[in-house]
Amino acid sequence: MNEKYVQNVGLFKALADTNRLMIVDMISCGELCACKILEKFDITQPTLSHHMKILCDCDLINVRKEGKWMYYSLNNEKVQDLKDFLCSVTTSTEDCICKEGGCNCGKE
Amino acid sequence: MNEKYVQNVGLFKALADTNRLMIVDMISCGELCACKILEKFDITQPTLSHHMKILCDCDLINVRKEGKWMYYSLNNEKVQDLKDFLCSVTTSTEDCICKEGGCNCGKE
DNA sequence: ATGATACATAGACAAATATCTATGTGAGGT
DNA sequence: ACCTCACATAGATATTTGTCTATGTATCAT
Repeated sequence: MNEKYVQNVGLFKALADTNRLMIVDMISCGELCACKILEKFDITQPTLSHHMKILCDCDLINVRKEGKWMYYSLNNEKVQDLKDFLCSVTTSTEDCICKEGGCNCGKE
Repeated sequence: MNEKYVQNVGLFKALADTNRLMIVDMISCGELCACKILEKFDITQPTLSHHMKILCDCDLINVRKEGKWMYYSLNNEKVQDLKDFLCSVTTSTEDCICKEGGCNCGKE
């Protein structure tokens, strides 16, 4: 029943870091290779690689290999999924867990 | 320059936990007191208190004290702020950091 | 073949986080 | 006054996370 939370929490975890937020913001303007992203940060290359893996693993960004370079771009479908999920979590819904198990979902 | 990321990352951190996602979902249906929320989880009362503090500290939820009870509700203005920020981060913008410092923001 | 470049992986480590038990606090009821 | 209930705070601990250095792996140029 709480599968949807487990499935989507990874997206929030991915964005719960200042560096990764900045990376997503940069990529949202267009495809970028890792070395171009790295120029903007005071982190080492392995650290950036680690952040990119987190963003890729939750499918928030796409990767494309071209020669020596890895090009990253935003996965807009996944972004929309995240927005939809955020809306569902922040608006009153019929299938909310607060309706389960005889809870009256309010003051008694 | 990266202040907006630092300011807003707390909201994503707050939602980067399955239990807190569920709590927000429950509260989005209406105001709830802590004991009603606790019924739905397999965590101890201090753990719930810890989660509620995180959600309050980033201003995502409101608190109201009534007698012995603490009533929590969603701060819809902050939710909208989060949605707006998410949109700004995931769409191409003129003031994006990728435009700074002579970066051509693309392949060369 | 050799070397350089772009990136990933492995392992270490410090900091942050989620959880617990124990205890404190404040409000009501008797 | 005393007890109970609802919640917060303190401190301990195990896990997760962000970062680093060191090293591996492709790909390209010479």
